[in-house]
Amino acid sequence: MTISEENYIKVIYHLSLVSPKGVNTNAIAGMLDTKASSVTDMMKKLSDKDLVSYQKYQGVTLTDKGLHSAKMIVRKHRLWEVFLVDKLGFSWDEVHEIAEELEHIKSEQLINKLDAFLGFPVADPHGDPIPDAKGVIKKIEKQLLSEVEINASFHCVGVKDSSTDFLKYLDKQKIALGSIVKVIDKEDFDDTLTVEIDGKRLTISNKIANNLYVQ
Amino acid sequence: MTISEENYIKVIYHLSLVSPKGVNTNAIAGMLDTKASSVTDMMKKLSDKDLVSYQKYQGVTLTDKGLHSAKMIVRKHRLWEVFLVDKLGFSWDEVHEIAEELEHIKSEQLINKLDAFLGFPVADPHGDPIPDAKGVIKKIEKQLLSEVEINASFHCVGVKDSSTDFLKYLDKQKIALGSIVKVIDKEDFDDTLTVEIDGKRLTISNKIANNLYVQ
DNA sequence: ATTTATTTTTAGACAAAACTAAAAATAAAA
DNA sequence: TTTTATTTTTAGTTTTGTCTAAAAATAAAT
Repeated sequence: MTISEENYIKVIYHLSLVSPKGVNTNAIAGMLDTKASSVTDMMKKLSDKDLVSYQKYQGVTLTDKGLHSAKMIVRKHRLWEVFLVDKLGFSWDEVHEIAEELEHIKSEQLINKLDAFLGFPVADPHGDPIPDAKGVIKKIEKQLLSEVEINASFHCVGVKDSSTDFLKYLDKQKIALGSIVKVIDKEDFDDTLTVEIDGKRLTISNKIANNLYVQ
Repeated sequence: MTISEENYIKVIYHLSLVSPKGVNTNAIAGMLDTKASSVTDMMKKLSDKDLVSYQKYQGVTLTDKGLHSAKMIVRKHRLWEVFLVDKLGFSWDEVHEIAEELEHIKSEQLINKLDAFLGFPVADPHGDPIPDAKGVIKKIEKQLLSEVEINASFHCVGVKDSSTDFLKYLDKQKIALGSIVKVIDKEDFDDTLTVEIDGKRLTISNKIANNLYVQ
């Protein structure tokens, strides 16, 4: 599998989670910053390799083989992110790009040894689950902070949006995975929340609350 | 710089150490397992990018820019090898191939953080020196075991040949970097050595002694 | 149920990095 | 110093992954 093929498989995997009936050409092109015609070409190749099932104009889905490949790529990406943050001291907004490269390193032995070295983590620095060596993904129970009842306490377990801007905002507000969040009040008009995070009172917009997972 | 370009630069660097006046096309082709014509094509490209100085039929040398790039690739390769052995528990005969991939990961910040994480090692698992962030290579004093006086003690600091076969032989004989080697006797006829390694008496062919560095 | 708009696919072209086969330059040998 | 052998380069293809522009299929709107 080439790097390009792996990138397509990965993108189809992520899009499948939202549209499991079939991923359309334009969506893939958008994610990969390429043209629809290039996607069509690649779908033929991936179909020949039995990684996707594809019929003209009908969108694509991953085959079992494709799904497994996708999970292994995601596994590598997320394990490398853990390594970068936990061992090398990168911050969580810096690791995605580097992991995009590292995820294409081939050795299976490498990734399993890395997994062990990191202590078999179940989630990456953004709270996303890490598939195990067999591709099994342990589901992480979580709710959006925007959908949680008032006056209860949770801890922060992940982010939905992992853009640099959002992560830097969280850093600025000293919100990290593991932080204790208590919802004090919710404004009816615009759903702005008043919360207490690690003891500190804070006002949070609905957009923020809608991108923060708690448990 | 593409992966292919980096591989050419690296090979030219290694060949330059042996033939500093200019590296010939066929030698490069041999190392990269490609054809001379492909090498010629690439030399033009690298020359346009001011990474090598190249004139038809006269061989190539690295420019300052090319030399620096080469050292950075070697730096990455060797630091990743240290990581694989020291942190992930690979044996020294398993790491070359994986490091061949890892050496092409782009981030400079990554490699400097990795360097710090590993404690700024000066040599890789085979005893080869690791260029620092500026490209400076600390020369490691060493002699071949085959060229050393009798009845003196040394410690093993590196291998000249790092092929799997040789490394596995060393493992079998329990010879590792750091082992204490004392030359007891040398056979005049075929230069076979009788040595004591970490206290154990051993007979070693000239070929072996000729690929083991001591200090 | 047509027409219009959007999406997707085809067809043909291009750049990168490789190849083969033939030509040219250099080196070695007679 | 010619001749022969070797090395290197050129010229022309191939493959991979991309592109543009045009055609075809599907979806949306009148």
